[in-house]
Amino acid sequence: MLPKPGRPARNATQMEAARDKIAGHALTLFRQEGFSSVSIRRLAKEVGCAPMTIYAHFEGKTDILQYLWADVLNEAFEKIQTELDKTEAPRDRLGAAAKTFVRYWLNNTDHFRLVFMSGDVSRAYVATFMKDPQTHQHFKLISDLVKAVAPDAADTKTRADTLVSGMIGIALCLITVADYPWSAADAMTDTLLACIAA
Amino acid sequence: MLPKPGRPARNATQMEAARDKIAGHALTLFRQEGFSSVSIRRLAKEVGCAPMTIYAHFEGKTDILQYLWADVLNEAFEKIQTELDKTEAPRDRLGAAAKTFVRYWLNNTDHFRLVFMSGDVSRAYVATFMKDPQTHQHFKLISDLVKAVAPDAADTKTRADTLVSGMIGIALCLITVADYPWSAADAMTDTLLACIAA
DNA sequence: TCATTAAGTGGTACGCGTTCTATCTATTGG
DNA sequence: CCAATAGATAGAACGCGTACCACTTAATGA
Repeated sequence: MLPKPGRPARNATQMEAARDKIAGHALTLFRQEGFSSVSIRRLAKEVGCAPMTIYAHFEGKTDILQYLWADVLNEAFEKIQTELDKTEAPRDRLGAAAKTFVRYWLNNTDHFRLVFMSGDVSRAYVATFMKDPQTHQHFKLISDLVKAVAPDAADTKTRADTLVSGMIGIALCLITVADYPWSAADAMTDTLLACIAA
Repeated sequence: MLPKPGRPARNATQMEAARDKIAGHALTLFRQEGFSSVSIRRLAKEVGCAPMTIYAHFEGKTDILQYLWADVLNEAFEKIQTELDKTEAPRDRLGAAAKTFVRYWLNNTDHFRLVFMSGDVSRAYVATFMKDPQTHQHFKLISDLVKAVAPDAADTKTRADTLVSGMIGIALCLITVADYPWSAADAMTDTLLACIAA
């Protein structure tokens, strides 16, 4: 009775392969033609399946887009690493990383929208995004930079979290509330850093 | 020749009246049934006009939603004022305001999405949002609280801007990247305040 | 009254996300 | 080969934002 008759369900490997294929094409489309080109119907055509098949692998469009988050973050942190390689002093390293991070979003507002503003984010997302080890690495990098500047502080995690969300907030405000005369991005980033590195 | 023949174009008053009517119904719908109920077709039915007529008064859906920003902000700052009325010490007042602000968004994620995550925010928005004097008042309130805590600082505006965008960033991260184990909202807000009030 | 001009209506159309149903196709145990 | 089961498909449907169109309805100066 345990081995039921009939076709067996997809195993985890097959599931992941199919999802990777779809998400991979989604990334290609996004890079080539921007955010708006990533539509279910279009994506299905590219990947060579029926639109509805995608819904067998993902819960919806937003669920697919989560798979692209890691790639966007990787790109941002590549730029950060490039800056870090030129810098020595802990405080300068933290400052360079922060400013590069903010500037990345301001220079790639499409990517920012993809990660932080894509549609229905009300429901709880399970660990597609954070299970990526590289993403953890990125967060750890920030945490390490913070720790290098304030080695004695007990609340390194809170500081790092505040820094990350603060930087994202600066980008968000500059992008969405564009008609308000915000202070310059670098100046706000510096002010933000002042508390993290105290 | 100057007074051309034919029906004259709507004057500014008429323009604004029509826009207010549409935006007013949009606000009602939004409050009663949430963000997703504010659709052009639905809105046109409520307001008693054809869907396309709305496009004669607004550039698109996002353009309408801007009109609701001020109302949402007013609601948030009402709550802040309630807290401020109970608090005396400048530093406590700033802290209460900041935490109330962040908590407001976390308790009203629909409102947060309405203001900061609604659709196409790539284009430059003209001064529908910021021309509201009450909104300016709100920003000034924050600025005043900052100044009360650090009266000698020359960069009050930068500090206030950083605080506002930082708080919004905290809310954004907690709302959108819900599966990451962020530090508690209050803890991050405190960390953020540490630099603003230094 | 009449030509002129702007405002608003109705319909059609495209592509979108998403859901549903009915129908194939593939893979298994018997 | 057969029955059973899961995967994938096509097709229709709903409501959405938005665009284009011909059309009607004001409101005006002459």
